[in-house]
Order: sequence, then C-alpha cells, then structure tokens
Amino acid sequence: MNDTKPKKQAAIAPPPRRSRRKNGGITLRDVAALAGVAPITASRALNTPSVVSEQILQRVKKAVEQTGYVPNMLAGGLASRKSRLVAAVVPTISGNVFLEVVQSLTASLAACGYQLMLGQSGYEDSREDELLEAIIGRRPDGVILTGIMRSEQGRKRLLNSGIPVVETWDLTDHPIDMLIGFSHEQVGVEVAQYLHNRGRRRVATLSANDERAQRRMKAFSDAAIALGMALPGETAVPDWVMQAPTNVGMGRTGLRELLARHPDIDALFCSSDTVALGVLTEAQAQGIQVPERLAVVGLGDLGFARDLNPPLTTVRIDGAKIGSMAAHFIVERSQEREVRAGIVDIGFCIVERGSA
Amino acid sequence: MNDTKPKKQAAIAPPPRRSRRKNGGITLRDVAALAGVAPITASRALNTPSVVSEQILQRVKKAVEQTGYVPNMLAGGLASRKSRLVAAVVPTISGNVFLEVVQSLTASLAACGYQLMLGQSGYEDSREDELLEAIIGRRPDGVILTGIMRSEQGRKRLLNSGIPVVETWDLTDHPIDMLIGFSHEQVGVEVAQYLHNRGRRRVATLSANDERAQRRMKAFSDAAIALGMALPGETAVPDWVMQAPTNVGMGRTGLRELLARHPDIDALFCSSDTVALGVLTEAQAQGIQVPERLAVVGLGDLGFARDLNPPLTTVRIDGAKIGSMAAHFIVERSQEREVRAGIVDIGFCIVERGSA
DNA sequence: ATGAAAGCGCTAACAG
DNA sequence: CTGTTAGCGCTTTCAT
Repeated sequence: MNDTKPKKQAAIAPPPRRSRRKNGGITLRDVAALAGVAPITASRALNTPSVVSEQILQRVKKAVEQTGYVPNMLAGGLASRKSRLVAAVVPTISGNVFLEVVQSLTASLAACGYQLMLGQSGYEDSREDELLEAIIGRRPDGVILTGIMRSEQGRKRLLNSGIPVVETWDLTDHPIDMLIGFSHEQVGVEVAQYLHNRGRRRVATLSANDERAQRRMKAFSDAAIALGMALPGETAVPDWVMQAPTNVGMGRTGLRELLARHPDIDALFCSSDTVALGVLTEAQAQGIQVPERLAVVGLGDLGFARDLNPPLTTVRIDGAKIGSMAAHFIVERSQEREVRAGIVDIGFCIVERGSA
Repeated sequence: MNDTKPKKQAAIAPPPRRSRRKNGGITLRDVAALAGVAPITASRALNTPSVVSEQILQRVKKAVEQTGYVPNMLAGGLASRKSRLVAAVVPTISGNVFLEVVQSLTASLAACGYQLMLGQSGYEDSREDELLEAIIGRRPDGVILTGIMRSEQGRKRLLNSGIPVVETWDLTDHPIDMLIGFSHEQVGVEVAQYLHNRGRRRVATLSANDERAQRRMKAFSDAAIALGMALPGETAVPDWVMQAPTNVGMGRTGLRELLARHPDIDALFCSSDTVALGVLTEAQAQGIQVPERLAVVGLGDLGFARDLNPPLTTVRIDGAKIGSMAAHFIVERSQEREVRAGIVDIGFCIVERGSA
C-alpha cells in the first residue's frame, strides 16, 4: 500500500530507503490493486483473457477504464522479449517506388498489433550501418530490408542479433534469413524482348545510378545487343545515367541529352515511372510522338502510370504483396510458429499500355 | 564472477533458484565484466564518456567491440524514461503530400539518435484512436500528428500521457501542446485572389472529401463569390468532390465531369498536385489549352510540379521545415531543455508557374 | 571518478 | 484459475 515514503529516512538502523522517481504514471499495479487482484492476474486479463475468469476479467476491464491505464510496452517487451515493433529500411521514401511496400507493411503490421519503425538509408551504404545499430538496439521482432544486405558487418550484426530478417526487392542465393524479391536481370531481359517483339530496333536506357537499376540496365543492354537492337560494333545501348534519387526533371533532361547524342533511338527503358513521366512530358513538349516515334517503358507501376497520356507501359512489382508477406513472416516467426524461411521470387510483370 | 549457476540447485535449504530464460544475449554486465568494471561504469562510458577516466573508457570500448554488444534500448528506456522513439501519424503516405514531412522528420530525428515510428490513420478518425493507444503504450518521447486532434478522447489520452505532442498541417487556437501549421482558409482565399488578379472569372474546384481540403475549397469558393467570380445568384463555385485519397485518374475524371456540367469554367483549384496532374493530362488529351483556356492550380508543390508541361502553379507548404521544426521541438523537450511550445503559422506560398 | 543497491513496469516460471 | 517470486537489462540515487 504505502510504498512511497518520499523523503526523510528514519535514522541509522534500517538500510535507508532511496525513493526513486515514480512519476505518477498509472501502472498495472494500480489497476490490479483497484480490481483487487495480483498484478499478474491483471496482466493475464489483458493479454490472455481466455485464461481468466469472467468475473475478474470484468473487474480488471473496469479498473483499466477508470484509470485510463495504457500498458507500457517497453516494460512488457523487456520482460517478454517481444517488442511488437518491426523495423523497415528503405533507401528513401521520396522515390515512391517503395511506398507501396511501406504502406502495405504498416497496414498489415498494425492489424496484428505491431508498429513499424521506418529508417531511410539513402543510397549510400554508409548510413545503413549506423541505422542498423539503432535498429537492433530496439530489439524489434523483425527487420525488413530493401535490397540485400551487402556489408559483411551488417550481415553479421543481424545474424548475431537473432532477429528475423526479410530482405526484399532483389534476389540472392544467400539471404540472411528470408528473402522476397525479383530478378533485376530478368526485368532487363524481358523488357528488351518486349520491345524487340514490338519492332523496336534502336533502344536506349535512362537510369539512376543505384546498383539495382544499373543491373537492370546492364541486363537490358546485353539482351538488346544479343537481339540485334544495336548498331554493328556497339557493345552497349545508348544510356544516360542519373544520380539517385531521380525525379521528373531528370527524366526530361535525360531525354534531351539522349536525343541529342542519338537522335535515332526508338525506345527507352527508364529506371522508374517517375523518370518515365519526365520523358513523356518532354516528348510531349517537343512534339515527339509516343509511342509511334519513341516507345517508353517505366518501372514501378506507380499510381499515376495508368492515367498518363499515353498510359505508361511499365514493369509492375507487387509491393503490397511484398509488404504483406514480409509482415506475415515476421509476425508468425515472432509468435514462434513454424514458418519456413526461404527465397520467394515474387516476380514482376510488364504492364502493356499505350506508351510502348 | 560466476553468477550463472546454470542448473542443479543444491538441495533443500536455500529457496530453489528458478532459472529464467537468459537468452545468451550480450548485456552490459558482460561488457562490464570483461572490462573489469561495474555495470554502471560501463554504462557511463557509453552514455556520458566525459565522466569516466580515459583508461576505463578505452577498456570498455574494447570490450564492446570484442563482444559486439548492442545496448538494449528497451531496457534503457524503461529505466531512464526516454525511449528515443518518436511517433508520427499521417493519414496516408501514398498521397505524397506528407512525404516531405515524413522524410525530413526521419532524417532530423536520426541525426539526433531518435527513430521514427510511422502510423497511418487513414482519413477516418476511427483508426486514429486505436493507433493512439498503440503509440502511447510505447512511451515515445514525442508524437507528431497530421492535422489537429479532434476527438476529445484522443486529446485527453495524449494530455494525460504527458508526451510532447506536435500537431501539424492545420491551425487552431487550442493545440494540445505545440502546433506547426498553416491556415487552409487562407490558402483558399489567396488562391481565389490570385486567379482573380490574373483575370479569371469563372472558377471551379476539384477536391478530395477530407476535412481540410473541404475547408480550403469552402474558403476559396466564398472568396471567389465575394470577388464576383460567379454567375449571378450562385452561392458556391462549381465543384467536384472525390473520395480521399485521390489520384491522377480521379483528376482526369473530375475535369471531364466538371467540364460536362460547366463548359465555361476558366480556372480550377485542385486539392493536390496529384489531382492537378490528372487535370493537366486530361486537358492535354482533350486539346484544352492550359493556361490559356483553363488555369490550373495545385497544392503541395510535389517533386514533379515544376517539371510538368506547363509547369504547375501550386501552393507550396514547406513540409521539410515542418518536419525539422517538429523534430527539434521534441528532441529539445525530451532533453528537458527549455523550448517554448506554442503556435507556429508556417504559412505557404503560391508558386507561380505556367499553368496559371 | 567509481560503485552498490534499488528499482523502471512488466511477464515467465513455478506453485497452489 | 490465481498468486508468489524473480528477474528482463538498464539507469537512478546515494555513498565513497
């Protein structure tokens, strides 16, 4: 009852009580006392109601309402080793490409009572490492990475931490834990084939300088060359590389630059729909007919893609599915249910629309 | 030294030790033991290095490296009542309008060693309340809300929790704590004036059905009427309302619908740049000259706005500033430094570009 | 400058 | 079904 003897310790004999802050917040103790039960019983009433008698359940509920008690999940997490927090790392959210994943993740997690911690790593690896420390320190029940973790140090840290990890948006034979992604090389190859099938013979790329985009473009270029979509002797298709994160303006500039050097190109594979929007805009401004004179393919199938004029042909990756699968995996795992980790190639599809 | 007597308790006399999980994670104790100091000293070496001797500092650092120790911030937070976590609630991140704020928030917070927890409330108030409970339970050092908290229950919860709160993106005379926003009414009025100054006389609105957008549009409409930009007897300008969150396609549809009913409109105020992009696209598809025949004004100054054709005239709100101010406020507050809370009208500006 | 003790608020483990 | 006890891993308070 009276466990807060604030100041003035008695004298010499009993080890003097040091009062500690006790900031007046309502705790489970208070609720339990009010309900006339032990704290653990109140805890059970809140967390595993099925294991408590109806009568006590009601008393506890009432006490919670009266006091406005909100459980301290830091304390709960410390004791139970379940933080119900999941961390996600994306290069940036401003690019829009990862938004769908983040959105779906937040929603799926919230539905299970988990919260999302969001970190932006930028496109350089340097920030990723310190971010990782901050993340692991929070003992999240899972970590979702965009891309595969390349730094050996990062892999080790993650592995040692024992936290379930989902790497996404790429493929590798040696994921840390679970992997949900797709092959960027395959994207490049299929887009090249797609354009070839539609009669394009002079293709080019407009791409961000990030590692995954570069791999797509390399594969695209190689496939294009193999398909004969290049001038004799060329070892790569014309390209224009931009600093990530890219934007619409860069797409416009890119098209101008590319056209200045290679006026004869008839198809363009862009590293994102945002860039493609820039290309479409510039083409329209210059009176270049799309797709007649120039075919344009984007990547991401962002919200606006279908509604442009012409509608944008693009590579669709099901970000919502990545998000929900990742969330599912982590939630199951953190509840010690069996989930087979492993590699999921979620694939992609080329959405054929008007621009190509 | 040997404080882990794993199994086999002696016999009867001493109260039998129940071993608890002890999951093998490296703790501060381990580091301290390795460095040959007390745990608290190791703690000081990590958190307030200036207060320990150079020699011990080195020993602890070395022990940390050797063990790969990562501090458990759940435990630290519980003990110190500082979680170094900040929660942000946005209606949705897919709309793009709040991205700049989230981005800037994440960055500013990360720079101070804080992490962001992201919650999406949707545009209905219902989810907001349960989200709030999950958030408060985590005892974040601050909460950043998009919009002002309208539910009385929510306000009380937040107030009782004692957590610093920043409401954003709107203005009110009675914020919970701090407020960084702008007047949606003023936006409406100034855009009306802007269009009036440029000779537009038959304006309309294309708007999401969320509360703030509606207020902007109402103010816009009232101001337009007052300025004589309506037919005699009209009490509101033509409008088309869409379900939030809006997208480009809705903008296209909206323009068609509006034009079908009011072929004579010469200016359109859209509730977001995304919608405006749809309008521009549809106008282009229909051969409607912008701005000659139809002026278009957006809101948000999203990344693409300046790069459209014509460049989009829009209302710019400095989301990055909102984010960094909010972060600053919360960080200072959580370090018990004096920060004057209060109301900051961050304003907005109409960015004049080609579309109006 | 360093340390011992006492919790932060909660739950796992073990009784009854 | 309910309670007792002992921590989770860290930091505060007080003492040296």
